[in-house]
Amino acid sequence: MKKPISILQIAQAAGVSAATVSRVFNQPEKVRSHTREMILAIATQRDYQPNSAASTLRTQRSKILGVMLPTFGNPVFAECLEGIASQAAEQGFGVMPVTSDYDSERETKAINRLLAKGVDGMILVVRDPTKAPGLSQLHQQSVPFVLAYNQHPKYHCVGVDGHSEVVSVVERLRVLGHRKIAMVSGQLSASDRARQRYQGYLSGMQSANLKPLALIEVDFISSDMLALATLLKQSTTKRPTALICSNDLLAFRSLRTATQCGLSVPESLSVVGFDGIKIGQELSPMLTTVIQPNHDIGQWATTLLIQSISGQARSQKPVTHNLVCGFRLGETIGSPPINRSHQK
Amino acid sequence: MKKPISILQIAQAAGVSAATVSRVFNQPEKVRSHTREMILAIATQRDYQPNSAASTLRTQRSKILGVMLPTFGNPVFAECLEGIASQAAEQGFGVMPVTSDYDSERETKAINRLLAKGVDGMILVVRDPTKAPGLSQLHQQSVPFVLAYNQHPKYHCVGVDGHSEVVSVVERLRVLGHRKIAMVSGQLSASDRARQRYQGYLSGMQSANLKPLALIEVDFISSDMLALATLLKQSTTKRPTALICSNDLLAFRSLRTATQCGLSVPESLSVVGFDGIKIGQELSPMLTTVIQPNHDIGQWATTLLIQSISGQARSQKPVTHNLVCGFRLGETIGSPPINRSHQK
DNA sequence: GCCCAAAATGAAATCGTTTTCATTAAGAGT
DNA sequence: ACTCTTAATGAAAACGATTTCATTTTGGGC
Repeated sequence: MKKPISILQIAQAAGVSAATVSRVFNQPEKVRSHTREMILAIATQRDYQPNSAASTLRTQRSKILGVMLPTFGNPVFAECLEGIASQAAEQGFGVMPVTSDYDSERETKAINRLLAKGVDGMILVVRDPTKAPGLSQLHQQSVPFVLAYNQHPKYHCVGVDGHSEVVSVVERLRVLGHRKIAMVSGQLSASDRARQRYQGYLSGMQSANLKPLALIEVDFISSDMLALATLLKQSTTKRPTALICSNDLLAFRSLRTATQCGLSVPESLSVVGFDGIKIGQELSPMLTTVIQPNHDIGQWATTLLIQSISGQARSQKPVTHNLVCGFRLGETIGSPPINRSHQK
Repeated sequence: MKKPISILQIAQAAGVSAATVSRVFNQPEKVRSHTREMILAIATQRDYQPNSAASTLRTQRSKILGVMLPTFGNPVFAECLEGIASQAAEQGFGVMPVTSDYDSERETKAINRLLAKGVDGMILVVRDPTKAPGLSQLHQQSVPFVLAYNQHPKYHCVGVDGHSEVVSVVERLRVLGHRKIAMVSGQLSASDRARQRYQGYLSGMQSANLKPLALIEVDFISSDMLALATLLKQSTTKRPTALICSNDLLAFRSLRTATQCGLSVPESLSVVGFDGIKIGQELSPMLTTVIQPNHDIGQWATTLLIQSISGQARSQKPVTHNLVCGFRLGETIGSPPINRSHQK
């Protein structure tokens, strides 16, 4: 690692003081255009880069945003991170991401690691914003942060309204003729998003005048789809004709389970996902799903965070930003099968 | 952002000098256990965190690794990033990732952004290591870096031997009875990985005494699978009975194209992917594919990089580390269909 | 109790910027 | 040409740790 050039050398070469060189980069309007261009020329010629550590030390701003996500493996978060990174770069910030793997303890540690690295603020996706001890700690130390995909009245949030999105999915299915619509979800205790979507299912069923079926809760980490399989093996009259899955990964697993149970999709069973991960549209049948604007969520969260850092936030009050979802009318939903026993 | 405590306050509170406090954190063996514990107690009690900017400025080490990937959206790189991040965290490093979107120009810019942020070294996945101008620049400035998934004799590399992996895929297909095996790839010019895999295909076909078929090159960005579709619509005698896809995403698209052409997999057509992304095993049919150890690639690259940074590298000579791949015997390959015209 | 080598500690310089405050230069008005 | 206001510049003090070198302590051996 060769030692780079310092501001003094530039100053010397230009016959000015370090202060002036500094101003050229930070408040260019404060230095006469003539000298400015000359300094700039010298700086580019010797490709001078201001030392970020020194700058950080002096200004107490690292221009680095911490990001904590459950995992990069889920395309939802990967896309979100891409939105964050691009928006951050746009504004001269770097991004330092860490993963929590959906584990509360690791969340706390991860937050501390970010803090130790001196980030200016952070974007977080937590397991449960009401329980995460890290959040109130951040709040007390008045470290700016924004929650993504989470909901909490006291903190800045960017996400989607999972509740109403699921309500309209129920409505779509009802219009197709479905009556027995079930929901498949990971453990509700594991995420407030899952709870929100489930609530949406309940409301949706209620306002459609349908009786909600028991939640099919599967262990998200292991691929245990047993509960679903046994349900699907029941007779046509008893099993649901449509499944709303709390996320796309579950939807894929449900599709596979259905196939293994000998049910064809969408003829015998309709399946809807939630997330809209890209790969879903490359498959056959193409997954029908609610498309979350992950990239935009990342961008918004970043913008909000940077505002919050630079104190430009109009209000000190927490802002909640719910972006609208899209809908991919794939190939996994259709009219419910005609009930043979009923037909007889 | 409340102002955190400094080393002096700790020193003062403990009745020692700043130097001693510093030593407690950096060379604990150099301070008497009695004072050390007392200082440690005070430090934890007031939860003191050494200011990283100051430390970086003094030591000229940021303990941050830059990472440049084509995109986070491809699970291959997302998994790799996870490996990098976990290994880095393990050793007290942070990670700063950026994406290049497979664009040479953006690669150069991204590298410069990382440099400006003062990373200690970087892990890179580039489009073409022989052409990337950024690499020689890094080399000249003697910034430590490691290439991942790329191959280059003069630089540190961590990846897989795509060539021999594809050779054995060909062999597997041959054993199943396939003779007409084709390769589907993105533009060869776009990545040395694709070229390596294609070379593997050619060698594999040659040593299996089979005539290689023309490469089916599709535009990776747009979903244009037209070339493949026309090919598959030909008569059984003319079309290939097996496809080796240069990556899993292409394999998914190929599967869909096959379905749309009315071919069932694996009865009428076998398909093999390359990458082993997780979602492939959740689908029906489960994708048969070569599994790259993405997580390990990330970990190795990180370890190598950190060694290189701390000058512990035994040799200055570039190291190339090819990890072995796994194989997922999914549900997309089988014996080739019996040629009806031949049967007659 | 005393001496001495070794271990523990401290004082002060340093890393490279930014920024305040004082100073000097530049224009504008008469 | 001469103020006077305003703009441009510079000198020097932070920012908070690390590290060298000098200094003080410690403790073992006699």
